[in-house]
Order: sequence, then C-alpha cells, then structure tokens
Amino acid sequence: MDNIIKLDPIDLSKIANSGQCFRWKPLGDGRFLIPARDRFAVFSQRAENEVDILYSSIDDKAFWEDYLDRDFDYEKIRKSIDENDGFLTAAAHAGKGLRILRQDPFEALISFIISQRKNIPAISSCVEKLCRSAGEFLGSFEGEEVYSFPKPSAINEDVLSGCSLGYRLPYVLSAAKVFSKNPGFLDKLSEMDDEELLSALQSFYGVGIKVASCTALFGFHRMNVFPVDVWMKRALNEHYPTGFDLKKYAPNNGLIQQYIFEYYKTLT
DNA sequence: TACCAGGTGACAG
DNA sequence: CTGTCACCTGGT
Repeated sequence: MDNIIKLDPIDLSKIANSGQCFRWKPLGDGRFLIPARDRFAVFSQRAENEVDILYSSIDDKAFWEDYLDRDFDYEKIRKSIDENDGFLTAAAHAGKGLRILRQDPFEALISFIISQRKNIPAISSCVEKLCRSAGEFLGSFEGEEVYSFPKPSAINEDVLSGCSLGYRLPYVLSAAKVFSKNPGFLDKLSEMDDEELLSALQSFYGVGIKVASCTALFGFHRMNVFPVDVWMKRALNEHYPTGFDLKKYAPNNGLIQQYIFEYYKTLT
C-alpha cells in the first residue's frame, strides 16, 4: 500500500504520449521508466486513479507526488468546460488522466530547443544521447541504464557534437552558457510573472514564442500559458475559425491547450 | 529513397 | 511589421 499514489485521475499512457516529456520509456505491461532530476522510478498503472511505484532509485514518495502535480484539481477544470463547446468537451473527456508534470526547467528549455523541426522519436533520441554523454549515472533497471539530464556546466561543444543537433547546437550551447555563468538565473526566472518569463526566455538565441511557451508551461508549470505550434494552428483554424477566447478558461489555458492538442492529434 | 518534421533568425519588401 | 526561406539530421 505504501507505494501507491492516488490521484484523481491519472493516466500514465496519456502523459507519456502528450509530448511534454521526452524521456519516459515504456517497459511493457503498462510500466514506464521515468527519470526526473536526480533520480528515476518505474511506475505502473493500477487503476484509473492509482499508480504503483514499482521501483524508485531514491525512496521518496512525496517527490513523485509533487512531480505528478498532486495538488492541482484537474477534475474541477474539466467540469468547468462549456458544454456548448462540443469539441472542447470531447477533448477534455479524451484527456482525462492527463497531468502537467513538474519537470526541471532547464531540461524543459533544452528539450524544447531541440524539438524544433524534429519528430518525437528524433527528439527523444537527441535528449537520450545528451544525457548519456554528459549526465550522471543514476542506476539501472532491467538492464536499462539511466542517466540524469546534464547540468548546464557539463554541457560543451564536444558533448553536443555527438547529439545529432544540427543547426540547433549553437542554440543549446548558448543557453547552457547563460545558466552556467549565472547560477542564480533560474531563480530569477521563477520569480517573474508569465509575460516577463516568456520574454526573458525568448531572449535566448534560438528560442521563439513556441519554445518559450512550452518551457513556461512544462518547465515552470505556468498553467495559463498557451503554446501554439503547427498542430494547434490547424486545430484552432478548424474548430475556432473566429479565434479562441483566452479569457474564458484563464488561468488554466495551458491545460486547455493540452486537451485540444492531444485530442486533435488523435483525430488525424 | 525521398521527403519532411511540435520553429527560428535573417533578410526582403 | 508581415511574409519568405534556409537550415542539420534522422525517422518513416
């Protein structure tokens, strides 16, 4: 009983496929190998609102509850959706169990810089190479070696040149340098309001509005930030031709975006 | 084998 | 200020 996390609701597969994280590894039988910060765990889906911690490299259930965003009431947001909006109602229903993880901001920034003009498997492959070449060894599970996401100071041109980054290499290098030269910079970003944060992130070389938005939502857990990529553009054009009202679901636009994004992709 | 992918900066007009 | 375009590399 001690290793069970109850959340209302949670769906590991939906989170794994949501595109907010690039290092979850499916192990079969509904199990996922999940690295986060300085540790990793293996979870399995137990019921609609329960996951089982099968293994944790550090025994700390509270950490994983926080990572899974225990304190946010997803049910409440889904119930607040306008039932006259058939598309969003269906999207939210399909997204039941989706949660916005509390991931490391630096990892999110670098991962989304890498993501530009790449498909998900290619992104995962690049991030994996980066962790293996500059991250710390955390342990292994069923023969699978797990490494942490590298600290800014561990990232250099040599490391990056083996990660298939192409033209994104200088972007990643430049961001890593900013953080390694200013250890307090992350805290400064965390203290900013959404608008300041988005603009600060966009001042990084190679970071535009889309990468900045994804970093703010998935790395800084700014629930009201609404990333728009090619998929979202298509979804919005198709279902909200007169524009999507960002006032209606504030301050939870980010979650609404996730529901639309996920659902729209399953339709195509 | 070609084609193209969860974007961005540089440059035209 | 809005529109175009090249860009590394590896999946499918």
